[in-house]
Amino acid sequence: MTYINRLSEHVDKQVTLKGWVYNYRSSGSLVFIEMRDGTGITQCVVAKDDVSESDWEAATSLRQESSLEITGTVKADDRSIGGHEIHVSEVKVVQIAEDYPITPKEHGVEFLMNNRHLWLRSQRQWAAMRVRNEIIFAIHTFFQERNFVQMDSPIFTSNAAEGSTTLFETDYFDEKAYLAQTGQLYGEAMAMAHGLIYTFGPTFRAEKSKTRRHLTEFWMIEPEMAYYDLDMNMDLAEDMIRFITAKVVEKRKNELEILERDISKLEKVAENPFQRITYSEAVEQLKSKETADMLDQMIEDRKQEEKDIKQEREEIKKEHGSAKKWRKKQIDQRVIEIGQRLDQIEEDYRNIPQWKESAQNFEWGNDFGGSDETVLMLQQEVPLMVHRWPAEIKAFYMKRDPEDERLVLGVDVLAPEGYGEIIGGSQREDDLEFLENHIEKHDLPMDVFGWYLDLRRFGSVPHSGFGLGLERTVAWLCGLSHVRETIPFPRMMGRLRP
RNA sequence: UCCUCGGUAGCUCAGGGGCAGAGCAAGCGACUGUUAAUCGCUGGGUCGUAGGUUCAAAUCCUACCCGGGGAGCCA
Repeated sequence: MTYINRLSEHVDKQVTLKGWVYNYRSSGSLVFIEMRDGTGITQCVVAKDDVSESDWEAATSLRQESSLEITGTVKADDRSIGGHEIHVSEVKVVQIAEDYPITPKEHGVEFLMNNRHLWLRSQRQWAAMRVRNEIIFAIHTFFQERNFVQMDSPIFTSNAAEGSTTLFETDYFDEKAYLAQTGQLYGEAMAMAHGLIYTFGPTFRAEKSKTRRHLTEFWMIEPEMAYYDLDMNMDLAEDMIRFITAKVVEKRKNELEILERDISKLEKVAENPFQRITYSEAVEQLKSKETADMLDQMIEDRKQEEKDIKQEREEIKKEHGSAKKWRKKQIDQRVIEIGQRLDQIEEDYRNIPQWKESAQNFEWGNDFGGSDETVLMLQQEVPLMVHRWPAEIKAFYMKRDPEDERLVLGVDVLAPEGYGEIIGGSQREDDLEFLENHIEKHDLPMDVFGWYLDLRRFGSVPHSGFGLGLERTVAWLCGLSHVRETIPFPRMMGRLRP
């Protein structure tokens, strides 16, 4: 058996492929089978004269997603996807598929999500899962090469780590238990045993969020490092993101092309240092005249674009009456695209003034909203690291900035192109008394943090760590508009099946 | 929880008081180079659910259910 991604090693030789029918066309005494086998897609050509009568019957009985084995000769052919095609000599049907619901046509999100178990076979989904795998492998490679030890934190926990988010509650032998929203506190304990560790596992948030950036179950990577301060933490986060970006570009070009990802944007990330600004500098930037002018300019740009595409639409509509059938289809498609873009522009007209207002009136001490993040990232081509945040809006375990009591040594990493926060991290508070006071101040139950405070009783050291959201990273690197396409079976509000 | 848009054939959608429609998919047929193939024919409907207004409701009104996008929260 040969795999499709190895066909170039078998040109002009006979091979046997095992897989599924991705698409099917017939033309009298020719049958064209686009066959997929998990490694790729290739076109198989069955000519009536080249196969036995029973094989010809088998070939003409095929339907989308039928499973089959094909034997034939590999020919280099530029007309065919992948640059090769198979001239078939034998066709063996494994199973004739029933009516396959996902046709090579457009479908709505709800329908595709209901058929997620089948949707995973489609090209773009296939490519995204391969990139996800590459990212996972790159993360392990990055940490393992630096002598980090991978460790698993518990999924059942007795408390909310930060107290703020809503958690999934379960019954744990008549005791309340919660699905972990982070493994961080446990990671700190393990770092005190091994120095450098990282966790890689699922986390759960019961927030009723319905946005393109949220799942109720998602995978998080949380390194924790003894004797690391905030700067070392930021260096590590930056090195890691640039490393995985470089690996994905190097090893998954084909998949990125299927996803129509602009690879040059990823190359910039891999090659350039990230900008680091403090929270206070970010606030100044938001309130600046430059930002206001930039947003005004955006409105002007939208107006011009609106004029241009409306004119284009008028022109192609005129052409429609006398156009050939294929051109009519093309025009219909373009008209739909223009309509969607105009809707987006309408939304921008409503949003941009609000963004401007939010940015101009931003008050030091507040957390950034979604629009503030968007505005901050408008002119960024690589991730932006925002550090030294007001203590009020951050978790109790973050270490105070010795140079400014109002601040904690936390850092958020924002991805470009509107993907938002992909990393949140900090240097951790290592003083026992300070932590005890803050647990009290945050109204958190002291008894469940007893073991955590022990870490400050027995050889407390400066240490730092961060959490990377895997799905947001996959969405960003793949250029996907929604995290639901970055994980095989997304769990989100109202979605438990399949 | 709130704001906003939507639910019509298997799928994507049009129809917005007066006969339930199109394209694709499915079935049958034609075609020796197709690329979402093309061409001809055929079958296919609880117009999200319940109630109301009307001579007449997919269309108007009310409530509810489901979904998309967003706010809050965050990775």
